[in-house]
Amino acid sequence: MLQLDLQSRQPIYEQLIYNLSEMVSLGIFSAEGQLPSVRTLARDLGVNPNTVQKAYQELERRGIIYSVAGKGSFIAANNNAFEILCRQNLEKIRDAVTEGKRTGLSRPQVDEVIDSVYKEDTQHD
Amino acid sequence: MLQLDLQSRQPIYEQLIYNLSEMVSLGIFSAEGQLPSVRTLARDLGVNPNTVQKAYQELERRGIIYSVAGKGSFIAANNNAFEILCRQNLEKIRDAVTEGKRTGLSRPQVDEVIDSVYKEDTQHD
Amino acid sequence: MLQLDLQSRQPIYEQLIYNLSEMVSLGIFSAEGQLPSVRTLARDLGVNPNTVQKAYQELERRGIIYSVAGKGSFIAANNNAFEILCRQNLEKIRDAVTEGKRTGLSRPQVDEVIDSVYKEDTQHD
Amino acid sequence: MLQLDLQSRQPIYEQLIYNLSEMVSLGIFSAEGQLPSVRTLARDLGVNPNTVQKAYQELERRGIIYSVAGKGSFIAANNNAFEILCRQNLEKIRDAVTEGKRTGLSRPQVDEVIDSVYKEDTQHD
DNA sequence: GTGGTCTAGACCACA
DNA sequence: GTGGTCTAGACCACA
Repeated sequence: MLQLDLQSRQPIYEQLIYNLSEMVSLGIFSAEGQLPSVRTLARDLGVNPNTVQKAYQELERRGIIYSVAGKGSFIAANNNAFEILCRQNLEKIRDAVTEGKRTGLSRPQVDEVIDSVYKEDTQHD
Repeated sequence: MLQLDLQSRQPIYEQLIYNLSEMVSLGIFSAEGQLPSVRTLARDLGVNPNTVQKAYQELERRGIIYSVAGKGSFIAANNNAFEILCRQNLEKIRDAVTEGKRTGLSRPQVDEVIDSVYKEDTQHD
Repeated sequence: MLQLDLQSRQPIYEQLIYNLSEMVSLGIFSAEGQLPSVRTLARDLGVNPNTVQKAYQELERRGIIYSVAGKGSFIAANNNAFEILCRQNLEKIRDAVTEGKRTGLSRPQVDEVIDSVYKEDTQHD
Repeated sequence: MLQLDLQSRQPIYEQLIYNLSEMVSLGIFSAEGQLPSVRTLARDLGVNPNTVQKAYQELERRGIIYSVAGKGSFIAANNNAFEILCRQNLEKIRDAVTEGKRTGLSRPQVDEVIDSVYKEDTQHD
């Protein structure tokens, strides 16, 4: 489920933050809203517990999960993982399009890309 | 003209590569197609000459500029800076939209962003 | 009455010690001076009996309560819960004010805070 | 200058965050606003570079300093270290006094403590 | 068992 | 030289 690219220039812990945010946002994770323990996830992914710990702590700082020493890590009740994700993605799209426009991309060229992405969507569903 | 963000996570030499590519693509630079010397540009930008050198070398590798020892660096005659830039930007947009779609963005939400970007464009021109 | 913050960085057993001390100090608890049993309190609070046990042991060490095997835990006759609490709190205030002064807080700024706290007090009584 | 209590329950990196904030707030540090490098400070304090790194990163997140890979760490131009510190300290005082009041401290008792702290102040200046 | 902190030490890209 | 990431492994308090 959780895929890491160890060769990526993006640090592992950032990949973890993003992937876990997405999973929370999509409603994945057990009924009690508990995440795998730091050590368990580290073992499963083949990375060091410190790396998972770093990701969990940032997710806690963002209010998406909370951790209780001695008990475990849990999904925060009123987390806004979904909203954050949407906002971030819209931002990314805006930046990419703004940059593209600035360097000469026409509106139809951009639309063509959007079309092709959402056409894929239809086929998959 | 050439703006660097010294505090950015993106390395300075990469910012240089991108900015210079863009300037070549947009037809900026003197009539003879000569770029500022490594030392001049480094001084003007307040960065290390090694950093500018690294950017020039990469631009030469991409066939966008060429350097003549003792004379300077020049824009390559049939460089494809514009094509590379367009391709890269379309790629970036596709990636951002694909990711956005995957995490729940609807087509109208995406279109709204595109609209707002190209509306700005119209006003500025 | 007894409020725990399960997500707090302060250990639950410390919160228990503090809260129970305060309740003893304020004269709360049944006429015979008996505390709820370890198991009862643990169940009511939804925490591990070991945690309550740890708190009771520390309170006994401080001479605030005493336990009789097979009978239960009771408030000590000449306990100094009130004095301990007062001393601790004055200490805390002194530390906070000393630190504040050291980093630039003026006397009027401090007084303003004190005023606001004791004004609340008046209104509530 | 920078004193750590290695036995304290407060983690080293938190002590570092607090102490460095205070030093920034008080205008300590060289004219160029550069902090000691992660490794230098770690060596001087006898702690691991990772621990200093963690403190620096949190200070960067708070907008008090910024770090540039390859160059060093610097005090942020419009940092609000002083304001943050004042707010935090007033908060601490308020909490302590509120708690004290709730458990029976009278206004005169509190004032006496404040007096004694600010009398010290006068003598020292 | 759990999360949290810390050390020792490595490697990386960058300036 | 600089900051940033990561591993391996230890120890802690707590539940």
